[in-house]
Amino acid sequence: MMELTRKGEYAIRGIVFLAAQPTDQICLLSDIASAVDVPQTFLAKIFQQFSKIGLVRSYRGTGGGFVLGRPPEKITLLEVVEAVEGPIIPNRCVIGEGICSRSNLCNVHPVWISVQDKVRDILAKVTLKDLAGL
Amino acid sequence: MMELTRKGEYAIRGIVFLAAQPTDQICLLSDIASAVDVPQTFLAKIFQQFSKIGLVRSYRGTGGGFVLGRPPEKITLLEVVEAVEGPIIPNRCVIGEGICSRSNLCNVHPVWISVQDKVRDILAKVTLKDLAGL
DNA sequence: CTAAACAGGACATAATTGGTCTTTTAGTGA
DNA sequence: TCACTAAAAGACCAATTATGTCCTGTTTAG
Repeated sequence: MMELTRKGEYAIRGIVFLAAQPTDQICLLSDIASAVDVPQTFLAKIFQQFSKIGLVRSYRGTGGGFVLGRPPEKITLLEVVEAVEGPIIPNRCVIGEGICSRSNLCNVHPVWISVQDKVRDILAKVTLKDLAGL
Repeated sequence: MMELTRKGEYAIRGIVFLAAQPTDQICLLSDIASAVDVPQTFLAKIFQQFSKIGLVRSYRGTGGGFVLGRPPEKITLLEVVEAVEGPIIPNRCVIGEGICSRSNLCNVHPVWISVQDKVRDILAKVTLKDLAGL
């Protein structure tokens, strides 16, 4: 339970590698993929998702590639994980009050809220700077 | 991410219902299933898993059914969830030291350990007594 | 014996995961 | 402008997992 998928694992490996490179050095997707041992086509999808929300910046054409969208200490593990795995939701009824039709009976509800908060809290406190060992 | 499956949700609903019944009252699976709105055949599988590890006790034959295996305050939400969903493991490399081949490079590792510990901690503090409103 | 009730395995179907492949778009340099 | 390079985007596909159903036991009370 609560397991990160491969996509999430690859995402972290990829962006941490990028964070560890010299600032503003444009990295080829192919280089990142082989460095962190992830299928390039799959990593491409992941970096597209990063790019859309600004976690990385992409450059096309010759000399193109990827750089980090912000300084490593401004990107949290929570952002990275949620970018590819979606929001951290331990149980559907955590989504909103109205959704859980048995919410008044449901004493489990606050427990999941608590889990969600705590996990988000832990992940939000870790930045790419920490992970890249900078 | 980190989402409980239906199986886990059903498991909780089912056993919480059982915990709310008068002590030592033998409950029919069919009654539990209809009360908590879960397909009976599916719930049967779940209760089999509970039975194997003693969370519930089953009686076969006429007049058979299920009772809680222990007093509700002695059964934690963690046990219930792990019984059907397996252990709480946010990332594969949390399983063991040797498994994560990049463990020396892997600064993410301690974060997952921390997540795992915290989640288990929260779930272990909630019992069926709390959930059943006893 | 018979009907009630759980046990356990085989099977079915749909969704999700984990990819690949192809085409398009954008930028570089000759 | 032309050729080349590299990411973007979307179609496609295989394997796995989730979510059940069904059928055949086996146990037990009466």
